[in-house]
Amino acid sequence: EPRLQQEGGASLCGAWQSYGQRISKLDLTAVFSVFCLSFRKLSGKAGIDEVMAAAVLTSLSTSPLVLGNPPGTLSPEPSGEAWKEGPAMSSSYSSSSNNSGDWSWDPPSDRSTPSTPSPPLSTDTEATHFLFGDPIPRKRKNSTKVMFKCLWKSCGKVLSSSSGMQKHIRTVHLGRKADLDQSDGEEDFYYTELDVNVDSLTDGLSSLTPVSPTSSVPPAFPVLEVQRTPPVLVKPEDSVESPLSHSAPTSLCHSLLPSGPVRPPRLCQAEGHRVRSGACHPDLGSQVSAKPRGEAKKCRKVYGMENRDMWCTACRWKKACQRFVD
DNA sequence: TGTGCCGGGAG
DNA sequence: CTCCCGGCACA
Repeated sequence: EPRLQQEGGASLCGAWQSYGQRISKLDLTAVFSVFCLSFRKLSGKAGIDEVMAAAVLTSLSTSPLVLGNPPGTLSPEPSGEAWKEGPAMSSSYSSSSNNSGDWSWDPPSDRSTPSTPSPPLSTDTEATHFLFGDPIPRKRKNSTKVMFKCLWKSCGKVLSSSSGMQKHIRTVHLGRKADLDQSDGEEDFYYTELDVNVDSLTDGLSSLTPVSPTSSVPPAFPVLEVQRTPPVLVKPEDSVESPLSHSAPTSLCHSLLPSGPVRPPRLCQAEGHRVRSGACHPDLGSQVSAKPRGEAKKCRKVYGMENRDMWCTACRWKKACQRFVD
């Protein structure tokens, strides 16, 4: 049903935007909002586009945070390779590599220069609108009203507009002047979007509603609260946070193309991870005794395959070399 | 893609 | 035991 999907799309837009509104110009949520727009166009048509949209939806909905169970009604099948690695990814997922180059979008290398919108987004006016202030000016189909709830610890203020919420956060929590120009582009606005009508709660997609505020959205909060940072901008990844919290939704683990093929967001393993350093798992201290495998040349390399009889027996048996120990 | 070697199997 | 190899981690 196209209509259902469209609503699902809207709901997903909301879901993603609520992942802690990090208003940074290159933020992924912003990118996603662009995607939402194109998705809406897509889902307006019939046939393959709908299937595409369904697949896309499914991909998005299986984002690590959002959900426990992907909606079974939307089959991921058409996009084929997107979920090839589905079952396996739960046990071992090396987060650092993109296995098929074409879709990874450039990491925000120029976060420090927020003055100009980045090229891929520059044409979409609505996207820029989102970037600089109002996350959801778009009209919603049904009768749900959108409210914005502040996620700062022990605040929970609910306002009806995102700009109001941003102002609230800026003044109350960040200690800024209300009328000051906000455009240093690196503020962290943690608030969530609430759909105040139960309308959409009944359909399955409601399970996609983001995560309870306390669980994951503002990972760096306690820190911010404690060290009482002055108006200096503190990005979550800059602060001293627990390693696990690094798998937070807005960290570098997701990526989406604004207009290209949509892949499932990259996952960060929160559990069952292998002990390997990766983008999402800094290093769990020093309890991991990762043996780096010393760089000494062993029999095989020294004598070569052709002189195998010169190898030490261990090397011949493919065991740890005894002649050239580390 | 090559190297080092663990785990396990055959005899 | 000795001898060998599949397969994985890593560079």
